[in-house]
Amino acid sequence: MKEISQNIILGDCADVLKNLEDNSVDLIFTSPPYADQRKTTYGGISADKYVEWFLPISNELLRVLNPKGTFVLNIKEKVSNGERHTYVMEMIIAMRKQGWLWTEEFIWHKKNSFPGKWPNRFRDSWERLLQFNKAKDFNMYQDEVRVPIGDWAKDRLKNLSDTDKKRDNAKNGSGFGKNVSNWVGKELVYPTNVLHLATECQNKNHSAAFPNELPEWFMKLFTKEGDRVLDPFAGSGTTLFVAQKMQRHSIGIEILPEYYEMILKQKEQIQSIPTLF
Amino acid sequence: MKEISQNIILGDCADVLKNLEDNSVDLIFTSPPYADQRKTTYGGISADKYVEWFLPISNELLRVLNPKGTFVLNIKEKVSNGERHTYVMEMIIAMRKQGWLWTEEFIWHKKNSFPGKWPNRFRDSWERLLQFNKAKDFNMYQDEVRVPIGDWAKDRLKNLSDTDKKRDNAKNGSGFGKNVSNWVGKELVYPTNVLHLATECQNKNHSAAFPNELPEWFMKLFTKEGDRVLDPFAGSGTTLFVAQKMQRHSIGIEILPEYYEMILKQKEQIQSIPTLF
DNA sequence: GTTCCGCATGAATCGATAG
DNA sequence: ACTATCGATTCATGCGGAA
Repeated sequence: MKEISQNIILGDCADVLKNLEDNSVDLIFTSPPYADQRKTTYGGISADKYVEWFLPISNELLRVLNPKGTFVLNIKEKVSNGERHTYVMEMIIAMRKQGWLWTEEFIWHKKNSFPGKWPNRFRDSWERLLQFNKAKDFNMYQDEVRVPIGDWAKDRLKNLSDTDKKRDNAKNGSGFGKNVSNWVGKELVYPTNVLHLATECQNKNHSAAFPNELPEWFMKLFTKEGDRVLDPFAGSGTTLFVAQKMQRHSIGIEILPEYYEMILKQKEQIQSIPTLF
Repeated sequence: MKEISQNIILGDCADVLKNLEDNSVDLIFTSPPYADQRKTTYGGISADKYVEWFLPISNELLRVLNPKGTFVLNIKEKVSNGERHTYVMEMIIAMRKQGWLWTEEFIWHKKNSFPGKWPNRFRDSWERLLQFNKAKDFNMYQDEVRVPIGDWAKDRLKNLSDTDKKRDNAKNGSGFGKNVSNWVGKELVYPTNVLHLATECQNKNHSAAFPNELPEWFMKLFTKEGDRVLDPFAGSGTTLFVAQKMQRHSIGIEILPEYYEMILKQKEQIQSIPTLF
């Protein structure tokens, strides 16, 4: 088994990031503290000052990211005064001015979203996963996240209709054999930019937890084994433990001692189980 | 049967809207031409000038909307130079400065998104449904869109995608109602802000940008019978015909004579079938 | 009447080629 | 260098007709 490093650093990422080398990270996956949320834990960045607070950090992230790397930001604006706040929109615009490319926005559909009822809105069951890059030719390993084809195929492609073969061939001409083989026994297809995952929060102490599947999916998609993953708002450490499991080096930064200790503790527990290594 | 008015006006909504009275509309549901799309039909508004083009229109919409009414805008930014363009973000920010409240963003998950494969992105299978209001105490009839327990869209979609069932019902125009009867006995719950619907591919002659279910859902949610619905970019007229079916008055504006004529023609056809009224 | 199969095609996007 | 056009890619669905 290869040696996979896992660094956990206590401190404010705005400071800590300055110690990291340029272009040294292949994927940044993080879920920063939401505005006005988690006041008891992170001290609650106010919605109106969110962009101002985040930009110096994103600037450092831009520096430490490998030119072929990707930054995935899990975020959702809160409701403020009956409206969705615009700080996420403003952040995207401001980050582009910093030099980031806003490549894509994935949707995380939370199947079991937070319960509740309000007179003027329904339950919020989705979050944004904003993909930023430094350059247009970033690494993307699409085959690693293919999914089973939809149920429609079972009925429709039962006897593999010759139609699709013909249509593919008509436009192509040269690649006869290949196109046919694409469809014969096809069971895996590429996913879309909508992810359906349940919110299964293992660490109930941490309010902003996301399921393991979320960082796992993006690590498969944007990194390979031995790459380096960074989470500047490590929280309960989900990103780091997923990285470990997937043989990616990881760096986590966490400002709160409680969470920092919690991550260290869980790390020890995992290491004490030999089968996990 | 009550008398339901349906006005279809040929012209540029930037002009035509000026003839409408203040506060005279209860719901605006529309899907404006997307940037650089449909160049052959619409003029093809460029992405960089989209906001500038839209703001005078949204300003008129603000004027004609009832203070308790809602404006639902179906839109999605295109990829430009390998990035998602920011005009939608900019539009939201600019519309708030006009006086709009950005109350919510619903997600329309399009199950059958456009096919294709690219080295740097997956297929885009969602669109935004931006909810804007004039005031915080807008009308919302949440009970009208309650759905059986579980993922409402899944159940609903299952029924809808059963083509044969639907086809039988489609002839009398009440296909949806019959499916609902299957749900009797199940417990009803409120939906979330994620909608799962497939795009109806074809109406033989022309394609509709969105399925009937989309305006139908928002009409149920934000209007009652006898209310007035406006679609300033009527296109193939989906919003108008749904309004008619649901006993809402409607006003449609369409700039292209071809579409205008098409709507008039379809209107006649519908009126010639007595069972639909 | 059901169920099954053939066929068409969609608010797309990239990269190469041409002016 | 910068812009316009064109071919290639690919999944889910509706409709029509056949078994």
